[in-house]
Amino acid sequence: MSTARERIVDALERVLIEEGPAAATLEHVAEGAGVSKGGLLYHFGSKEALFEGLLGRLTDSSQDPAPATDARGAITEYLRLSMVADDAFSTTLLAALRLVGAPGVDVPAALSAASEQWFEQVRPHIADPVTARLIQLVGDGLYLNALISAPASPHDDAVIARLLGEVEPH
Amino acid sequence: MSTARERIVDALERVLIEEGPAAATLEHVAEGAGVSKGGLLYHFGSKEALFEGLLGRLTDSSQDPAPATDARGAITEYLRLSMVADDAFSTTLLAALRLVGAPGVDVPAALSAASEQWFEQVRPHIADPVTARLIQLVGDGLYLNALISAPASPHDDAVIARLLGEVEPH
DNA sequence: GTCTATAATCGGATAGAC
DNA sequence: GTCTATCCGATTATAGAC
Repeated sequence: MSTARERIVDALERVLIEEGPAAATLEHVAEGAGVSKGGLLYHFGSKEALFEGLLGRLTDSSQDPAPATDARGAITEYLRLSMVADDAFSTTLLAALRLVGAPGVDVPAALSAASEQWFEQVRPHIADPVTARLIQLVGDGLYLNALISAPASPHDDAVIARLLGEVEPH
Repeated sequence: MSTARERIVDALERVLIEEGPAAATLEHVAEGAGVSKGGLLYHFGSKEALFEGLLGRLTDSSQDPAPATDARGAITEYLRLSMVADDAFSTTLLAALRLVGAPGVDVPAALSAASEQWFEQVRPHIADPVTARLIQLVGDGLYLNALISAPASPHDDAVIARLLGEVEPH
C-alpha cells in the first residue's frame, strides 16, 4: 500500500501532465490524491515543498540501477524509453519538465542532474564520447517530442538502428 | 519603431524565459512593456489572447525564408541555432516551450507545426529520410538542453561535424 | 493524520475618464 | 490608445477541532 505522500506526488504528476502547471493547485492535487487541502499541507507544508517532493522523486528514480545488459540492450532500452515515455522515470521527468520556471525551486538543476545520472547507465557501454553524446542528444530530442505530444516519426526505429550500428560497426 | 503589440510580446518572451510562467501576469508583462494593465488589455483582450499572440509570432517566424545555401551550410546553421539559441526564432520557441500546458491555448500544436516548418528549410538538402530525422532529433535535443539551461557538451561540435559527414560521405 | 473553517493576498477582467 | 479604479473569483496558508 502506498503512503499518502506517494499518492500526492502521483497526483501531482498526473495533473501536471494532463492539465498543466496552472491546474496544479493545492486543492486540485489534493482532490486527485483523495485527501483534503489541509491533509496535503500536513505532508507538504507549502506548494514549494510539494514541488520539491516531485524533484526528489526525480532524483531518486534517476538512480535506479539499470538491468545491466550488453551495449545494444542498454542503448535500445535508453532510447526506447525516451520514445514511448510510459515508464515511471519518464513520467516523473515529463511532469518535472512542465515545472520549468516555477518559483522557489531549481527545476533545471534537478532535471540536468537526473538526466545525466540516467544516461550514466548507458555511457559505460559506449567507447567513443562523441557517439555517446550523439545518443544522449537523440534521447533528449525524443523527450522534447513527448513533451509537446508530437507523433513519433516513422523513421525513429531506423534512427535507433543506425545508432546501434555505430557502436558495433560492420 | 516597434508597435505596442510587439513590445508586449517581447516583454512576455522575456518574462517567460527569465522568470517563468507564474511570473507572466498581465500586470507584470505590461510593466515590462512600459504600459499599464489596461493598456495591455486593449491590445490583447485576455490572457489567452496574449498567449496566442506569442504563438502567432512563433508561426510567423518559423516561416522566415532560409538564407538558402548548400547542404552543409543549411545543416550547420540549423544545429548551431539550436545550440546557441540566441536568435529571434529560438527565443520565441523557448518562451513557447515554457507555456506548454497553459489553459485555453494549444501550445503543443503550435510548437509541432513551427518546428516542422523550421526544419523544412533543411530537409530538401538531405536525401536520406533517416539521416534527416536524426538531424532533426539532435536539434530537438539541443533545444531541450537550452530549455533546462544545461551547459553545452564539449563534444557538441564533433557531433555536428559527424552529422555533416553523413550527408557528404567520404 | 486528516478535516473544516477562515484569513489574507493576488490575478484577471470590466467600466469609464482622458 | 492608454490610464486609473474597482470588482470578483481563485489560491495559498493558518488555526484549531476531531
